[in-house]
Amino acid sequence: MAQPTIRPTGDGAQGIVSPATARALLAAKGIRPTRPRVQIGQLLFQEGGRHFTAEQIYEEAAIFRPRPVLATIYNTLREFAQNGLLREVAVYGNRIWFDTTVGPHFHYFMDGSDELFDIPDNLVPQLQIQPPPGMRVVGVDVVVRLEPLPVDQG
Amino acid sequence: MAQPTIRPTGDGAQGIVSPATARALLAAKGIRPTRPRVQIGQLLFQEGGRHFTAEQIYEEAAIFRPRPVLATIYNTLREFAQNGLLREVAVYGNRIWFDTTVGPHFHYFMDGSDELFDIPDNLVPQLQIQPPPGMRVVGVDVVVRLEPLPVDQG
DNA sequence: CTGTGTGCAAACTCTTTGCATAAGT
DNA sequence: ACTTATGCAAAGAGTTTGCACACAG
Repeated sequence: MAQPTIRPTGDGAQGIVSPATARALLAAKGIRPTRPRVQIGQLLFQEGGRHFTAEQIYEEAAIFRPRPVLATIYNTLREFAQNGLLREVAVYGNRIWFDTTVGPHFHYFMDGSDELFDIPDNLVPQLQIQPPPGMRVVGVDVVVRLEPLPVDQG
Repeated sequence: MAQPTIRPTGDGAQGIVSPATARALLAAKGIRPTRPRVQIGQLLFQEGGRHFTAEQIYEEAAIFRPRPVLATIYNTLREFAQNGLLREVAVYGNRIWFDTTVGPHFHYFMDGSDELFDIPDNLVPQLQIQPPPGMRVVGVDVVVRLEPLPVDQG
């Protein structure tokens, strides 16, 4: 009995988006469609959204002939985030996670296996948190840290 | 007109707790009260709770005669967290933040100035998020990222 | 005494940066 | 052409680890 709604986002590079699609997204933000940016965009902007680190994208970028260097992946992801194409997610540990879904939603984080995925919207309430005076809310991150239950012990 | 409830936790090393108090907390968790652990405990377990990184504690530990080394601070904080004396907080960037308040509560994080502080409980709803099947919830982190509002512009 | 923790230094991981070359408009 | 981005390599921040000595029980 598979659970249908546990992982609503398609994680992993199941399919690659066309260069044209990636270019269109960059154009919409006024970002120059250079080769590495288009390639990275092809990997990122898949149906349903993705969660990833720079290293993961670097691995996946191996499918491209001249493959972008890791430093370029970092720079590109940072730039995409600044332009609202990505969202940086606050997680534990010392790695930067990104998410192509920029709208408000929450995350599960699997402690041991380093996996990040969306919490289905119907499981979480609307959070409306007011900032202290003189401040504005840049973003809200909700991370639910998970651990597998022990399987034995009938 | 100062806002009374913005920063409910006392952050910063206003006062140091007695060695005896620190020892008692360690004893309650069955942790050997070695010199560095007691010293670090004296810095951490102040009234109202604290938020900090390893580096911050290292700086404050300069008040002790033989001051614990940074590596020991890291090891100790990690051990304290494993024993439930501290809680690790999920924030952006690549530093590990700790919090002496281990119960459920949420955080503001000031983007530019690297400050982490509690959101007053009355500002946030109770979050009751159910885990996917086969998983258990280890912890829930809510981080509201803040930015100062521009001050000019009458 | 015996085992565990600490100090020190080095290693490691992740991320950023500087600079010459290459590519985009 | 002119500007901006990329590749490469090196540096930088934060954290962890290995090992000999020191300390707690």
